[in-house]
Amino acid sequence: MKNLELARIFYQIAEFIEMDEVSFRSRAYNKAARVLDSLEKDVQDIYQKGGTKALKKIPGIGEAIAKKIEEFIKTGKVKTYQRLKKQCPVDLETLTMVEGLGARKIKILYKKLGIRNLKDLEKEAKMGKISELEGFGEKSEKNILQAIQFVKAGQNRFLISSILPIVRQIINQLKELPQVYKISIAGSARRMKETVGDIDILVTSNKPDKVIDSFVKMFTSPKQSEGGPRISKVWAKGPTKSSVRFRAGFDCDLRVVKKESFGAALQYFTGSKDHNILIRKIAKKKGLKLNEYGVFKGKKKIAGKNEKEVYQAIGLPYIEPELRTNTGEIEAALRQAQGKLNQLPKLINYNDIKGEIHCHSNWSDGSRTINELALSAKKIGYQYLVITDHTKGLTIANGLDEARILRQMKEIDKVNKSLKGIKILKGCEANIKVDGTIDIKDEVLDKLDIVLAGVHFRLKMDKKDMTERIIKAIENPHIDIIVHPFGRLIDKRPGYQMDFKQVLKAAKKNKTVLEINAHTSRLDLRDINIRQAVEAGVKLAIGSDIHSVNCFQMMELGIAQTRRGWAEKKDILNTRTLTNFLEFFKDKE
DNA sequence: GCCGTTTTCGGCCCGACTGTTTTCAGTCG
Repeated sequence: MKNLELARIFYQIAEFIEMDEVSFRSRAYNKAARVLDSLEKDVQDIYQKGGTKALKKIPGIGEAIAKKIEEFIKTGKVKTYQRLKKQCPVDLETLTMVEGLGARKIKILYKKLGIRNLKDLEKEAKMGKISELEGFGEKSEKNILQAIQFVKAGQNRFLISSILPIVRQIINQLKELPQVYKISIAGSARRMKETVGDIDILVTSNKPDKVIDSFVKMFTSPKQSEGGPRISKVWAKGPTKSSVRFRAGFDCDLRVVKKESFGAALQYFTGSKDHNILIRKIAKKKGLKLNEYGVFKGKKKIAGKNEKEVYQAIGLPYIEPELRTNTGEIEAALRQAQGKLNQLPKLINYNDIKGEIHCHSNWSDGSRTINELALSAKKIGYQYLVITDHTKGLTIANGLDEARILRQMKEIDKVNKSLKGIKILKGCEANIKVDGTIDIKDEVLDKLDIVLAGVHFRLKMDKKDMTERIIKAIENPHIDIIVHPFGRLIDKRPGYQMDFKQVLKAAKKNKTVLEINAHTSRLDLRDINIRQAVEAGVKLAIGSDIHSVNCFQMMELGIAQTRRGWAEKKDILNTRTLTNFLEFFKDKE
């Protein structure tokens, strides 16, 4: 997949252009880079199937950039990029990460001081050379030195699961302020992206400066309890906006607006960038102006109080935050506005889940007893919980063999008798062996209510073999659900090679369900795959891959992922009541 | 450089904050 390599090159070309001119050329390269960054199809495939003509069909890619993509695929190089790099041989990717440094300043630093990378930058700043330059000063130099430390500390994206609890803490504390009226999280965290770079918080108040002041004081105060969120650096602090870094390593923007602008501001700060650009274009075409304060007709404000009103004012139905990625949701909204029904999905809700389908007890590698897990599930309000311990092929997880599965079934019967208000279902998470067969005998699988199966070893197979392996499991009448279908780990492991279209075909034909694994490090299926599955008519189920009682809360992430995949309640099996859930699998065998 | 229900030219989303300068460029989101 050459998409990301090309995206990196185009991002840098954009910066190089920016050094010399305020131009729309650099914007075009940025746009192309962003598009490639999130393009699900392999750009090389597209090229090989349809040449530059096909490339030009990708939004944001025209004649010139298509040629450069072609050049890269053919020669592994982009001459324009190499020429620019030669003229100004700096490590743009790292230097632009330094807060406050952009293309222009980086060029000055290179021309005047020969700074090429972070090391040079730190050296010159420490010697006081930077403050002597025109356009820089004492403060810039000090800020650069601090910013370098943050870049060195690395990490600029965080798992949504690790960020959300902290953000909720921050929001709860801000709510205590008497000047705060409304408050909401915005940005990619509101869209529930798998990973987020920074956090946006939006507040309404009549005394914005007071709120900003209190915010900064509140979280830098030594009184702020040990372990709670603490601000480690204030990047900016104005009358309505402040930008800070928390000790946990992420940046946070707080923005205060008047309540009549809350909707417009929330819409704006929720993004995504591409979604907003298109929305504003639509507004403009209608002779309106959309900014974070409202929708304006001339000087007259016609909307802004809430998001619904903002979308309405430009002629669109409300679009859920998780959908705002400019991947077809605006086109769907436009069609819906023209009277076509059900163009935007009616997304599954966060309270639609009726049971947990993926749960490990202390019989294998979980830490809790079946009874403890059942009590937790009941407390959430679930109607059922499927116990799905690992099986013998996974010795490292103390997997169960046939005899232990049978013993565990008896134990579950016992717990079921002692508990009211929740039903424990018997299951397992079996292993799909290299040849696609299962590591537990059919006659035992037959006795279980729900059988999950997944690939847990030999993850690196070629595409054809892995596809066959998984399809064989899908065709196995004893298998109900394929878990973590791609085996990916967020930002760590890309997931195995397989022909997902074939897999979907087989799943549909055999009525086999695919899991959306909600585990914080997995989130597998990905949103684009969920969308493909929904379109193919394949049923899905969200599983939290529970290993302890505090894992139940991961379901929220799974639902978010599911929403980003355009799935509705009807697509997700564990939104069904116990009876309907079991009914689905009955006629499978 | 891209794009087109103003289609081959002339637009391109829009505003806050900072630092260094005295009216604004650069950066960021």
